[in-house]
Amino acid sequence: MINDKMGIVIGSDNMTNKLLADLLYPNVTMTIEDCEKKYPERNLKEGAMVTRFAPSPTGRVHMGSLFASFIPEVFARQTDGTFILRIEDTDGKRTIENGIQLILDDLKDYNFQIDENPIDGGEYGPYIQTERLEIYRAFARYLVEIGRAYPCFCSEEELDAMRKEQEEKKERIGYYGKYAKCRNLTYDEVKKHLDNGDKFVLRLKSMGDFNKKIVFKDLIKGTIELPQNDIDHVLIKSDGVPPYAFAHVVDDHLMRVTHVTRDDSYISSVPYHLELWNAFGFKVPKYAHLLPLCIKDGETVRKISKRKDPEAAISFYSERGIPEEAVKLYFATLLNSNFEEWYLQNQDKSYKDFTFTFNKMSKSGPLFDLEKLLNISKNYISKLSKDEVYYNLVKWAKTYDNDFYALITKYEEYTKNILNIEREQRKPRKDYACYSDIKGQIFYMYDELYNDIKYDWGSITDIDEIRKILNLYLEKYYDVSDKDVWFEKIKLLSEELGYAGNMKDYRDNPEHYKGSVADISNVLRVSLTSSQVTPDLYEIMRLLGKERIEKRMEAILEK
RNA sequence: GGCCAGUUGGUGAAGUGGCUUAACACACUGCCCUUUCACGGCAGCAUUCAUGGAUUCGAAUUCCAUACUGGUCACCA
Repeated sequence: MINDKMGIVIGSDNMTNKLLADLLYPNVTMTIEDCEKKYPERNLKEGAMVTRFAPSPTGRVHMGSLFASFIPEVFARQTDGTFILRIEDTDGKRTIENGIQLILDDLKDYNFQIDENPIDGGEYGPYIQTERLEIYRAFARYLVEIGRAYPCFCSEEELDAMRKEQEEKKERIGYYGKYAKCRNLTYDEVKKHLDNGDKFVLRLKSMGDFNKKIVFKDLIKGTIELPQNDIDHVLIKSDGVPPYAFAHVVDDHLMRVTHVTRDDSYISSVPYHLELWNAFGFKVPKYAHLLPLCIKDGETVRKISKRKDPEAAISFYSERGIPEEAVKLYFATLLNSNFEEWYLQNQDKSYKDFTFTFNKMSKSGPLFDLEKLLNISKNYISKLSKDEVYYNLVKWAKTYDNDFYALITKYEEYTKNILNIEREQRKPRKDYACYSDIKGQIFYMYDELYNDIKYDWGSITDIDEIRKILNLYLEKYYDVSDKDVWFEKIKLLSEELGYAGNMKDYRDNPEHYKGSVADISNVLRVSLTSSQVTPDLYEIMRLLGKERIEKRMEAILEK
C-alpha cells in the first residue's frame, strides 16, 4: 500500500506528505500546537500594541536604527503594550562578537523600556533567532505535512545557470513555474538524494499567480497593490537555518506581535510574506513600513550611513554631550510633524504625553538635520534646572573631559551657581546646545582655566584709557551688593570720565561724549573674562568675588 | 529591465476639492528691546506645490502621460 505511493509527486497527497515530513525531519517532535500552547495570546488591554525592534547584531546602534527602534517603543508605551528586542542573527557571516550586548546597552542609554529581550528574558523567548531553530523546524515540518513545502536539491551552479538563462530570455528571475525543478520530485527521488547525503533547502510551494494582484494595507503608505508571489522561496537553508521571511512569520506570530514596524525595503516582499502567513493560517499582524532616515550628500539624498556619515554614530552625540532626551524629541518631530506644534504649547510635558499615530507619518523619507537637532537640544537644556544641568555636565565630563570634571566637582556649588546665571526663569538663556559647549563659555570663571589670556577689547583699545577706567573703578566704584547699586556706580564712573551714563543721552548726542556706559561696561567685562560676549556681568562679578576681580584687574594695571 | 513608492521655499514639513493671496518650525536678513551676548517682540523670506495635459464653476489636493529620486528582484536582513 505505502509502496504504491512512492512514485507519486510530493505535495499531492496527504499520506506522502506525512511520509516526506518523516523523511526530512525525522527527529522533530515539537509541533505547532505545542508552540501555540507555550506562547499563548497575550492578555493585554484593548488597543495595546505588541511591537518589536529586530536588528542583526552587526554592530553598534546608529541614528538610523535608533530611530527605527524609537518608533515601536513609543507605540508600545503609549498603548500600554509590549516592546520586544529580538536579535535576527540567522546570517552567521554578519554577526559580531558582543553584538547583542552593545545593542541593548545603546538602547538602554537612551532610556528605552524594553519589556522582553535576549539578556533579561521574557515569557515569549528565546529572543535570539539562532536559539529558535527547533521551533523553525517544527513549523517547517508542518508545511511539508500540509503539502506547502518541498525539498530542493539544486546546486548553486544550477541556480546560476537558471538565472543566466532567465536574464538572456528577459524573463523574471527566480525559482518559479517551469524553473522550479525540484517541485515535482517524487518521494523515491527525494529519498535517493538523501541516501546520497545530498544537502537540501526547503522551499515554499507557492500557489500564487504573478499576473494577479494582491491588495494590502500598510499603516503608513496606505493601500498598495502588488503582483502575487509565485516564487518558491527558500524557507530553510541547507544549514538548517531559516532566512529572514520564514523566521519573521514564525517569530512575530509566536511572540504575538500585533504591529510589525520594519524597513520600507521589505514592502516588495510582502506578497510572499502574506502567502506564508496564509499557508500557516495565522492572523496577519498590521504592517508599518518605515522610511529610512536620510541625509543630504551634496546634491543627492541617501540613506544615512554608518560608514560615510560621522553624525550617524551614536558616539557622535555622546562625545558632544547632546542629551539623549533631545535626540528623542527630535525623533518625535520627525515621527509626527504635528508633534512640534503641540510641544511648543505643552513645554512642561514629555513627548510621551503626545499621541503619535501611523497615519501622520510621512510617506517620504525624513531628512536628518543636525542643525535642527541642536536647536531642539539648546531649548531642552535651557529648560533644565541648575542641578540637572550640573548633574548631566558632570556625567559627560567624567568620560570626555577629565580636567574639567575635576574642576567642577571640586567647586560644586560655585559651578552650579555659574550654570544658574539667567536660568530657572521664564525666559532662560539658551547658550548651550550640548554639554561640550559649556566649558568654552564659562572657562573664565575658573582661575585654573584662565591663563594665556588674549583680551578682546571692544571700542576702547587704548591701554592707558583702560587702565584709567579699571583703576578708578577699583578705587572708587566697586560695589556688588545689589544690582541696581552696582550699575549706578558704573554710570557714575562713566560720567566722571566723560562717558554718557545714560544710553539715551548718548544716542541723542553722541558728539558730547567720549563714549557711553556700554563702553565702560565692556572694559570691565573684558578685563574679567577676556571676552566681550558673556552672560550678565553683575552675576559674573558677584560669583567671581572681590579678590578675583582685583587680581584680574590689577594684572592689567601692572602690565 | 520588470514591479512598487515618492516629488510642496535654503531645510524639515502642514495640507485628503472652495476656510490656502500654502500653516508651523529650523536657518537666514532687517528692525525693536538692551551695559555685551543670548532671550524675547515685530517684519521679510514659495503669486506657487517636478513638468505637460485632462476633469471641474473651482485643483497642491482627482485622473493620464513624461521626467527625476529612492526601493526591490539571494540559501542577506
